[in-house]
Amino acid sequence: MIAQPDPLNAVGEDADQRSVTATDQRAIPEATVARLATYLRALIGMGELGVATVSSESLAAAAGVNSAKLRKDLSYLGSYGVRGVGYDVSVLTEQIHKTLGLHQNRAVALIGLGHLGQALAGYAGFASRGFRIAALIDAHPALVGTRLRGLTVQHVDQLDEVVKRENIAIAVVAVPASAAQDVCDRLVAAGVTSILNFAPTVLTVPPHVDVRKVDLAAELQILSFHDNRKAGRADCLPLSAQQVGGQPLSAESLRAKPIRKVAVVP
Amino acid sequence: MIAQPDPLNAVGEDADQRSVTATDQRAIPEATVARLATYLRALIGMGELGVATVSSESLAAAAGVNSAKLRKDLSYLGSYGVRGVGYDVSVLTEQIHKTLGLHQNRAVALIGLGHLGQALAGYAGFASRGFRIAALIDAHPALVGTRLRGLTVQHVDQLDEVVKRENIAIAVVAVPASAAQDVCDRLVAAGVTSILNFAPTVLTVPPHVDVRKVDLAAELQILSFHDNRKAGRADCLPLSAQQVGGQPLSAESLRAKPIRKVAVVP
DNA sequence: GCGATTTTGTGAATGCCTTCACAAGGGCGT
DNA sequence: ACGCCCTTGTGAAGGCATTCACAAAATCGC
Repeated sequence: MIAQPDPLNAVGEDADQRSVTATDQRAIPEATVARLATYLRALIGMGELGVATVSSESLAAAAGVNSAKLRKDLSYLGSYGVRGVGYDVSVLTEQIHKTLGLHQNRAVALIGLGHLGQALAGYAGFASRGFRIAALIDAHPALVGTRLRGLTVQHVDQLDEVVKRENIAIAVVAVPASAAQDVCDRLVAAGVTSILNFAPTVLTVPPHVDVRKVDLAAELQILSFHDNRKAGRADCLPLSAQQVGGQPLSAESLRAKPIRKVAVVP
Repeated sequence: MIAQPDPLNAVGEDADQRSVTATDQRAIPEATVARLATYLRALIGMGELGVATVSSESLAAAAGVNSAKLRKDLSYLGSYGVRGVGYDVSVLTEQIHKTLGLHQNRAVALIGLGHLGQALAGYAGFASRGFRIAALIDAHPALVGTRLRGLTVQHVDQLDEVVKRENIAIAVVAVPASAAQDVCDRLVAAGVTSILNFAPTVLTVPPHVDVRKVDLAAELQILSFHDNRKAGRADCLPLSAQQVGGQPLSAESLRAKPIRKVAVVP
């Protein structure tokens, strides 16, 4: 298994208001938070199997990490283990659940009901893991008004209204790349503070909004890189001074076709 | 935007054969590889817009990273910039393309054609970014034999044969969690060396195989955590000594219901 | 009771990644 | 031809994250 540190779009500019929280019982590192979800899933599985207590060794194996890391991760939540015994599955499950803020069954909006959007709408994993899809939104007239999974598809123009009515803080964006920034802006304007983006584009948001990106093609490309290396191919050598493009790369061409900067909203 | 270091299933056990490659022109860090895909997309977009040259500053903005990081990342590929000018878009595009091993239009197998699998099958981003879906595989009798996107769906029993015939090194697993490990084992046996896993489960593979995981619910849970913190809720306090489960957590209960370890194939 | 055994929780060490800051390089105007 | 200005490429510093290794805690057997 590969390392997967995945800073696909890691901006890292603002991981600092970490210490100004109500419950500041030692700030939890980003890397740990990302793994808590995995631990939670493993714990729930064990709970269903009737396992009452689990050692860091077993849980780590189930989650695919090493046990020292797991113990350190859990230590950020407090001391929930018993030395010589292990962790109580139900207590730990509950604690991670709370830490992740899942005890309030959060309402989520799903924007974009193309193939991927429809697949996400039907994904049972959301419901079973603490999230309730509370709104389906699309721009396509043929879709608006149809019912899907017990919800009526709303037009994107009603986004603001729907988000406020349902008190939605988290949105999933599954629209084409060309529409993503616009949808994102509307979401932010409506008060959404967390966005999961499936569109292959970089979203620009104000600092109080979190964006996580899932880029399917990028994941494959990362695998491709490692596969390539494993195969030991020698055809990815540097080009040296060998001319590839047309004209010989001068600052003149830079002025002629000015670089279009992607807007960075502050 | 949030940091997203995403070690969802980071094992990190085996990120070491990094230096034993044919083209060992300075090993490229994992974190850099993960960003190259983003740079590539931005570059392709610029190329289509007719931009010929781009500075690290502009490209960094388009990719959502800071410019020092971008320059350091690109420096691992070699020296493709011109001081005082910037990078030639087409040269750099080509170089990243090669580095990621995308010049050979890799064949990919897609296993599992439920909602998500069908969405992935139709995802244009794969084709346009260097991958060709060469096989569709499912276990459901009603699906096997049907045609989808120009391909006939094969039964999972033919997996080995198909993978070998099409010379497939990369597979996308979109089957239910309960079937994922079995499918994974078959893929590995057939010679697949890279797996992109959408099933919410930890896959155990031999060391020469890379697995990357996309866990949709986990992504939402991470967002939920941050959202929770932003909201400053105080209801995720530690439990202290407060009893939650049934009996008072003794080693006796551990022996009574022995912990089921998840098999770790070496 | 008490020592053997198990397993947690955590300081310390190590390594990776990011960020800073600036020297070196290259074109451009005059 | 020369000096100015811009931008790259990269040592060095700093910050996180992972791993190590062990003391502390708790149970169990006798």
